[in-house]
Amino acid sequence: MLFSKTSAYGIRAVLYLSMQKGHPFVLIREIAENLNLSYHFLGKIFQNLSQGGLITSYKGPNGGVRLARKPEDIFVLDVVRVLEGMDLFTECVFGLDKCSDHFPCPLHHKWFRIRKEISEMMASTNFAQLALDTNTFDFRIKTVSVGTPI
Amino acid sequence: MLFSKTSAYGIRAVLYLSMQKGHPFVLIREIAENLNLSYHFLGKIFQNLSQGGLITSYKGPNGGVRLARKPEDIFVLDVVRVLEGMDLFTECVFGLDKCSDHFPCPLHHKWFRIRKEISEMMASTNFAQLALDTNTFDFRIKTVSVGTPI
DNA sequence: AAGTTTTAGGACTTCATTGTCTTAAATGTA
DNA sequence: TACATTTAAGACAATGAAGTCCTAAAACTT
Repeated sequence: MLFSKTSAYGIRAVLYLSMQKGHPFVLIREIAENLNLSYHFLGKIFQNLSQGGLITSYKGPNGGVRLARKPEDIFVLDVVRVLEGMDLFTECVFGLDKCSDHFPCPLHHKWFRIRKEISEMMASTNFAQLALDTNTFDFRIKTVSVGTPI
Repeated sequence: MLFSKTSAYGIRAVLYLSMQKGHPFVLIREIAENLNLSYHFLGKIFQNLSQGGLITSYKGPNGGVRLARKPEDIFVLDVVRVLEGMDLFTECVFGLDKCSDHFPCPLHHKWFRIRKEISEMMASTNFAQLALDTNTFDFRIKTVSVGTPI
């Protein structure tokens, strides 16, 4: 899996917020239930997203979290940067400190090309686009029955 | 880092064997020292490479490990397949079981394209090529002094 | 002011990966 | 046969990521 769980959950959560009509504060508990994630763990992720300036939070009744800006202006890369930093995009495939453009390891150039595509993909994909592609997709892991009980 | 440490070490070790003249049995201890890796951990990795048919091992004096076939016929993907399986190349970016070509998550298609490039890169890079690019690169993490002591 | 709701923050647990250690098995040598 | 050398294999320990829990702080309600 390309992302850490933290990033995967964070992206899914930001996507959830991106799909709200208007931009109301949404309960972290609601998001956790709908995405079938641990409430406490997601709370921690939102702490970081909030410190990173991607979402705004509000305590107390009618509080919750919401996007700090429009979905069009938040990119997948923003979430990844806040939640795991940019090491993923600068580190050697082998994890070697001394590998660099100037002194490349044997996979350096090939990996550089692919890594660039990954970061360009993330930098060019905003949450408004993602939200469009999400309408047909149920992000919950456990599928819930929606039929009328007999 | 794209690879797990296990895969990174495995690739470096196979590369080390690929750079030998002839195809002698080489001590795991020697490889571990030259690549600055844990001997025991590398031993375990070689167990798997051996079970996976990529290298041949021989016990006792003058024993060690060597490639099971020519470097030209071993590809990076072979090592990764043996050491971590192919999950990396089939799994959803978000880790969602139900995501599939037929029922794609919102990043499915973009990630599919990149994942394909990664696997094609690994499937087309053999260890003879890598060895050529390694002649100028010192794979040891700690650099050792090679000057004549005064 | 007292109590409720909600996020914030820190301490703690669990789990998978990474790394270490010890013993067993295979092979060679004297 | 006894002993040395080397990989094989399994048990164990350390680390870091993932996940849980509890208390504090902020905001609202009465």
